[in-house]
Amino acid sequence: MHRYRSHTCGALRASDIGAEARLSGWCHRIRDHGGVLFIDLRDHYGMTQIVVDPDSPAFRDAERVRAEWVIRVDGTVRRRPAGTENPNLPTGAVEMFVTALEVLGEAKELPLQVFGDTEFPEETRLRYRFLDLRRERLHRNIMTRVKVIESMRARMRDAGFNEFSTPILTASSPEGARDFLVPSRIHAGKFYALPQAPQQYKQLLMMAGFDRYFQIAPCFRDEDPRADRLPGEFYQLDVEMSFVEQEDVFAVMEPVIRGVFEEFSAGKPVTPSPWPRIPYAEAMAKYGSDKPDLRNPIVMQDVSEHFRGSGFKVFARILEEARNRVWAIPAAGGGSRAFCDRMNSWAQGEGQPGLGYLMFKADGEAVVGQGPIANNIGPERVEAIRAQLGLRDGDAAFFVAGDPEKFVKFAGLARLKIGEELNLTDKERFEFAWIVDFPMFEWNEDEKKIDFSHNPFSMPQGGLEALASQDPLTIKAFQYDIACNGYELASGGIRNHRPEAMVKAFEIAGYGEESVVERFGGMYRAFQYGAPPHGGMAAGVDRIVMLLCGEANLREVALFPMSQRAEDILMGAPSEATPKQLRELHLRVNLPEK
RNA sequence: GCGGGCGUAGCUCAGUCGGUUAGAGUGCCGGCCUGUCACGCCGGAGGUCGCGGGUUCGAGCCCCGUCGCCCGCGCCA
Repeated sequence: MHRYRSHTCGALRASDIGAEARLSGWCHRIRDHGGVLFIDLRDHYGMTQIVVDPDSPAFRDAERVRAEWVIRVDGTVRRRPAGTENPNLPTGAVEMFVTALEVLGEAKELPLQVFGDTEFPEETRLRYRFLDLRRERLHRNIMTRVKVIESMRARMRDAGFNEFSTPILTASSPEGARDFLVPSRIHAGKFYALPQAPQQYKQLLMMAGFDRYFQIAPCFRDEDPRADRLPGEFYQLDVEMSFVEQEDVFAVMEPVIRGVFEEFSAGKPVTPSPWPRIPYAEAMAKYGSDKPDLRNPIVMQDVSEHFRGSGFKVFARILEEARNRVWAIPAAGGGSRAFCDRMNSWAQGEGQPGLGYLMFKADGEAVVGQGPIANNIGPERVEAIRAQLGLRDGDAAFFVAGDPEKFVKFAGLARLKIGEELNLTDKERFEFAWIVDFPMFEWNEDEKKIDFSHNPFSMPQGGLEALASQDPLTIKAFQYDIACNGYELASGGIRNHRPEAMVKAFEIAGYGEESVVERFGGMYRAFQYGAPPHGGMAAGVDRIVMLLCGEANLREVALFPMSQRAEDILMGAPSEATPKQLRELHLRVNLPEK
């Protein structure tokens, strides 16, 4: 017989009754009745109830064991007495009567219980991550992650893609997030950087003629985390392909992402293909976000004209400024004083002056407006707004006014809040859309200059000609995202493979050709020697798994995540370097004064 | 960097208006218990109330500072 086990703890069934078996695992739960003693023995595969009584030679040993000890037991598989079967366990028809028990690993008193679903503080969970990972929920999440990644790989391979590994030690890139730097021993004073993404490498693979690349790629960014942004490192399903236009990328990636979600969504509906294509400008106008949560049915509308020159002086005055607007957030079922007041004080809590509103009530045949704004603008304008928004008795509309660029973020937040509060948002589904036509450039108010708004390597729509002739701030890029339930799940673009266009684009953003050569020398050189048109995208693996596991925090789907302050509490990273290490790296530590 | 929340037994938490010896559940230890599966019953141990300072006759509670964890903002092409 095998030294440790003949079966796993999830294997035994009624068909094994009478067999001699050997199991190894953790003592999940122990119930000592004095005369008879039950241990739920757990491993990765499941749980089996083992029984010891005073007739067993193992009885004395069994009385010693405690929660989370690792033991090996030998015994006979037998049918549980009638009425004591456990239908909640796959092994619940049987139990093992133990004749020998060996302790393989004792456990101290636990800082974190494996059994049950008590909540534990994040710090304890991270310090004892190996215990937390034994717990059912995290263990299950991690296995879902493993399977999701397997499924992604299989789907990409089936679509004709090859997985390549790209370097982890690479050059610092000037654009984008802060890099993690690795000092060079051989080159005094010089540094490698960990890749924020394999962006340049995957484009180089296209120039190298490999055509269809993908990778479950580790990415490193030294930025502060959020619940949906892991500190330090995360994974992307990174994809690039040659001789393609935007639609070709969509045609490949939509089935992959949709397929993964359908496979792991546990029955929650997934947007069927084709997914909606929403231009960036439309997403901002309707949803106040470039990653709209489309489970929320609220669509905002511009109602500026109804307030222009009206008796509601606050808005009328705002609208005298040409770029200013008034947007309406329709709120079906929100037409109660209590709700509108609550939203108003919520808005104030968000640092806003307030949130104007109209309530609609039936008055005989007609539906009339109520509230301070209704009194100020008069029944005709109220009716025009009601008709435009299609609202009815018992509904409300909220208004945000000012420069859309400044209020759009708050408007989007208010839309989400209203949808949430009024229960309009159906949580039990995955709503996808492609967000397309991102602007190529944006105005940087602080530095009074034009910046790239997303990826500087994206192809501007209209190409070199548009760059040469058009107002840069009106140029769109072949740049797109996948939005799902309010998260940005993927981002990509058709790349700018024309060196002239690339130089021109950088020139608009204030960088000369020398600086392109200096910053992106390798890629710029590659563009000179026959660059194929190409494009691709990258999907956030961690976020996808988080959504599929129904979690609201990425740490619930990562094996050994770092804390908010980017520390690995379990391993003790980061840590100080020894003087010898520093010497070899030609470094001297210069700590900030305290 | 900024704002908010939290910090009391191994763990989850309660702790009144500032007042005597800081409690409960769970876990742990001991005893009893032959069909439990969140087993049950009895008993016991276990506390730098995050840390430092202050106010007060008296501080877990009030004030100031500080540290840690989390959430958000900035940041993240």
